[in-house]
Amino acid sequence: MAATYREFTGLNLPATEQEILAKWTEQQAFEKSVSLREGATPFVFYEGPPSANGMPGIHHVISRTLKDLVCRYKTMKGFQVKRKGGWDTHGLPIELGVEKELGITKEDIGKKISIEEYNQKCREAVLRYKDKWDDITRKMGYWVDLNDPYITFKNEYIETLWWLLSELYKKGLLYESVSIQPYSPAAGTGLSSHELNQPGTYKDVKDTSVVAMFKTVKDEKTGFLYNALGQDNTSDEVFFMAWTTTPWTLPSNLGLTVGGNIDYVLVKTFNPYTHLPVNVVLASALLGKYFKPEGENGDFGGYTAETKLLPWTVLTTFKGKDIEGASYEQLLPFEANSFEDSIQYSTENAKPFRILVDSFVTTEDGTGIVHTAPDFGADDFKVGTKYGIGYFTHVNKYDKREKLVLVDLEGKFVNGLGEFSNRFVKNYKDDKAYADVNVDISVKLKKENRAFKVEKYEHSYPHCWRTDKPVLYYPLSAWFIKTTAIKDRMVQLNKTINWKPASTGEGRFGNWLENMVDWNLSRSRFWGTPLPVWQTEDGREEVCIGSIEELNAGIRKASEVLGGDVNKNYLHEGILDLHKPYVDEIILVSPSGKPMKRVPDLIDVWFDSGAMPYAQWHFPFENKETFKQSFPADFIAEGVDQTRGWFYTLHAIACLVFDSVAYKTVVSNGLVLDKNGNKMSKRLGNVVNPFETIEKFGADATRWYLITNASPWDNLKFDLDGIKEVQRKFFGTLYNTYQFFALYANVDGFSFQEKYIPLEERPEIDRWILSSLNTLVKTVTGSMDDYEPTQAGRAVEDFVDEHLSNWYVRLCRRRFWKGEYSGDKISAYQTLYECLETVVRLVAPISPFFSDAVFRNLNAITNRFPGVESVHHTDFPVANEKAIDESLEERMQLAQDASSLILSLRKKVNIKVRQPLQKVLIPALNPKMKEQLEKVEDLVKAEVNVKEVEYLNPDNTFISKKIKPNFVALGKKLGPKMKAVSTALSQFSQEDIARLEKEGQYNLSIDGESVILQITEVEISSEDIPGWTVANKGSLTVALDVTVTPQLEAEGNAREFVNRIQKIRKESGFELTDRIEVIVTAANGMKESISQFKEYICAEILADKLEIVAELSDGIEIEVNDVLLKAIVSKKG
RNA sequence: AGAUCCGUAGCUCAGCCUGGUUAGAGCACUACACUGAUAAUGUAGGGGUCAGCAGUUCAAAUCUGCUCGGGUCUACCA
Repeated sequence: MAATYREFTGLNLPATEQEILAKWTEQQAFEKSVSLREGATPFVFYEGPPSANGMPGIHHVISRTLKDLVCRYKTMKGFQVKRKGGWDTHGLPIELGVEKELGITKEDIGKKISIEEYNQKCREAVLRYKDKWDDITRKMGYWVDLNDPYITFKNEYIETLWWLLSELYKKGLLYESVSIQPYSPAAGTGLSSHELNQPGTYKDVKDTSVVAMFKTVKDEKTGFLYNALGQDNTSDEVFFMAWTTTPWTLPSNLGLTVGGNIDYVLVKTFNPYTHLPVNVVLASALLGKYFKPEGENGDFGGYTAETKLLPWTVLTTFKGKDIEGASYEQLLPFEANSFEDSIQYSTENAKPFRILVDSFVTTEDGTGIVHTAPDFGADDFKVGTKYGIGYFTHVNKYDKREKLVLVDLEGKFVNGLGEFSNRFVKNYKDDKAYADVNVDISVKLKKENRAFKVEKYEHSYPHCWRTDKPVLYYPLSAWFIKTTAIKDRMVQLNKTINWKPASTGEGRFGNWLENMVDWNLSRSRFWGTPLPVWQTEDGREEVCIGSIEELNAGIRKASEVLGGDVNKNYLHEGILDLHKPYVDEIILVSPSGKPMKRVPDLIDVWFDSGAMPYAQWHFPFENKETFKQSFPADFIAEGVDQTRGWFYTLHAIACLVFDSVAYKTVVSNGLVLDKNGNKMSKRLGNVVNPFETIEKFGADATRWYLITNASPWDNLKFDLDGIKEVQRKFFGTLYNTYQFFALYANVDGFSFQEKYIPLEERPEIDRWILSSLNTLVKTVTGSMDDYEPTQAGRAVEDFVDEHLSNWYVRLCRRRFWKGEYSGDKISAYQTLYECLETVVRLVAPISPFFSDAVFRNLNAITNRFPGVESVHHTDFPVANEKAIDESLEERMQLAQDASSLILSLRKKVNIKVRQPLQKVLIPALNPKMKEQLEKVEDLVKAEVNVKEVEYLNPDNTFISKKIKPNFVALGKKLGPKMKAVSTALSQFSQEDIARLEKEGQYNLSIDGESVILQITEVEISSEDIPGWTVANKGSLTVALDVTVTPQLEAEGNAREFVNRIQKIRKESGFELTDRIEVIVTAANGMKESISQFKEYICAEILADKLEIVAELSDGIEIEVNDVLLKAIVSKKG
């Protein structure tokens, strides 16, 4: 006999995977999958670089499965898919990790440890877990090229970043400006949001809060307020009331912000402190906070200092937008914040002291009017910038380091603020004698009739996690990329990107683009890409370096021009490492001959990763051609949390520098949650270890589970039981189907040597499964092309389980072990083989191991793919349209439904399937249906063990029918009359239905109007057959003749007997082909049954002798339909 | 605070785009059956205010609005 198909010894996915992995390594399967496509159209994929300073988690497995399956699929579709790996190696997480490890803080860097040493530690830390990552990459079957990855800390990589930055600089898109950042005066440093999110930084504190009164200026905008004051008003002053918990910011006030659609009121009343008559403006929703209802329209004339109840009356109501642009007087004018000397000096054309409108205003607290100091609040800064009310921050073009913020970096007021000058705004020095300047400001306002309410207010406020002192939001200088300049273009290009799911692109990403702000690149850390900008001391001259060569030229030039020791360590070889501290030692020279130093900033690590399309190839310094062919990407995929991270930075840089998208399709996968829907975190201890999972259940089962359980973009509740189910149900079934095939193919020596039997010569069921298979290929291809792997996987699951295993194989079993090796049997083998071979190619992208194992086993014998080592080197199956026969698939569905119904009827009357029954009755509603049923009649009969099928013609009066409206058709036609018609139809008699069927239409009278019903507008189905047991599903009805005649009973006995003997054969461990001899005692009716069907029985059990005797002293006791027998079964020969 | 996704059986998910009258499947549970591949499978059973409210419509799980609950991102140094 020829070589045999390898049979598995059990379904052990992890073991199979080990074996396949070894083969892949040995045969360089991945490399070949790429090289075999040399010259083919490239499919460009970008690998988002992971940071290898942490352990890989299960959430990495899902996005990498997604990436891998798309790349494998595209390879099989004939593209060449190169996958260059990469590592993200800069950034705060790495630095914090190192700090923790060394037990130091940011301040210690440069003091306790040199920057050089520190960065060396970071460099060592970044690839700490690279081995683990390589390991998981291998074990999960992720094909990516890790031999030549891009690494973001490499000089070549950084050089490309510099080039990009210099391109931006040349276009005027890189600029220095001021932004409001959390700042700790006590520690003298800015804080990252990460630091601000440390536990315990937000504390409840009691601060002095004040409702300040800003006196309006009478002009066009405010005129209507003054007009509303009334004749009897004893005051002609109108005040805007604004509330703050940080009175120290009041001297810096430059605007008041209101909500455009919020209702405001002008209220006539008295100042509760000075008892002077005043008119104040606040949000109407907040009246209750300051005025008692009893005081409304109270006694104004009788009000004195002693009156407790404040009288008040609303003079007019208006919207916030009605006072947009209104002016008011500066609240606390001093020398240092005077308009002429300070504000205008700080900001050209500033227009301060106006009413602004913005959506962040609410009426939950305060007055509905927000005191706006652009220096000390991000929202304030934003709205202030929008309206151009100016800043105190002074960035002088020619002396940019001079700042004129009213509070200095130590947290104290500057000079020129009268009695508040040089006082700390909070007690930063732990001064025991500290007098709260906020209280003093409030007192001053009270005295000046400029405060309406002063009270202690408890709220949550961020504190510096190192000093425990409150944080200030403070303007600090930073470098920005002017992304807003090309916002429209970015929005426009985004519309050409295929987002999966689309909502992320339109919604989350689209909105993000709409509300884009300039990209703050600056980071004041140590381990990262340095900003390549050098400036002269006075800031008047600066240069942005775009390459190492340019820098080295600058180094030499500076040395020549400036002389002395300048750059002496870099003259010989140039710069060797583009990191701190080396770059900071470089002095360049300006055109006017002045020394220039590098600005201290590093850049956002997201720029590193967003620049990978260029930097991974060291473009434009090398690989120009390679770059051209691999930009933009056809496909990228990462977690949805990257939407505003990597997806954004890729898009931004591509738009800015190349006016192009960076990727054509992007799939954003959701999060992996634990089985209870909680985010996995080390703290909760619910993290799933991917190594253990893969070792235990196998990568294939894990991958299959991750992909088919939910759409990749939905969050996934990860549950190990789900993987077990996948293993058992999908892989178990596929495995069994293969084992079944191998078992018999080995017996018969089938190796696909015979010529391919044309479809038309194959039996109905073969043509059906092949039609189904080709439909499946179409479905899967469509889903995969649409980046819907979940649907692809589910479709295959359904096919393997319902069609292939539980219908085709089950119904065809006999064909494989009965009869000669010819004709029908070969057809069966060829059919099943084709199904298996096609299915493993379909699932190869998702479950690359098991599919390859089965493929290799099959191809080893048949060599249908000559010389092909792996399923991953084959082409993806292409549907054969000619094999698809919809009508065939439809009638097989009919057969399955009919069988299911008949089995259900058998169950109802408790007649087991081995007991043959005589007849089923099926009403055929139309000739087409009858024709369809007739073609599958034999299958149904065999499946449910019934001898004949009888059809009832539509015009019989035997069965009763039911009628219901075809809602889709009738709804459109009738509209509101639908209900009445529906009721009328439900009252139809059998005669009415018959008349409608006969005449094809029916005249109904609804509310006096006549409605003509067409036959096509109703659905008629059979309901019942009097005297028969019936069941129905949809339009299919079956009735079963449940009479068991003696003849049928005898046959049932015989079948039951066969079953018992087969069990004995199996238990005795006989081979499938062993011939046997049987001696049996049979009493009562059993003797007749057995002798009558002796021939049938012998054929079934492969017996050469079946002897019935009266007595047996030994033998196995068997029970056939409640009759006890004894039997001796012996192997012949 | 804003944006976005999600909410259907005890659990995991279909169905929603394109509205149609008994809302499905698998898992789990129970009983019976089938099996000369099966770790399967079939049949039957229990299990649902389709998160809630309002609207549009003859008709809403499906379309619209609001509310609630959960997740994520952003809110100026990942």
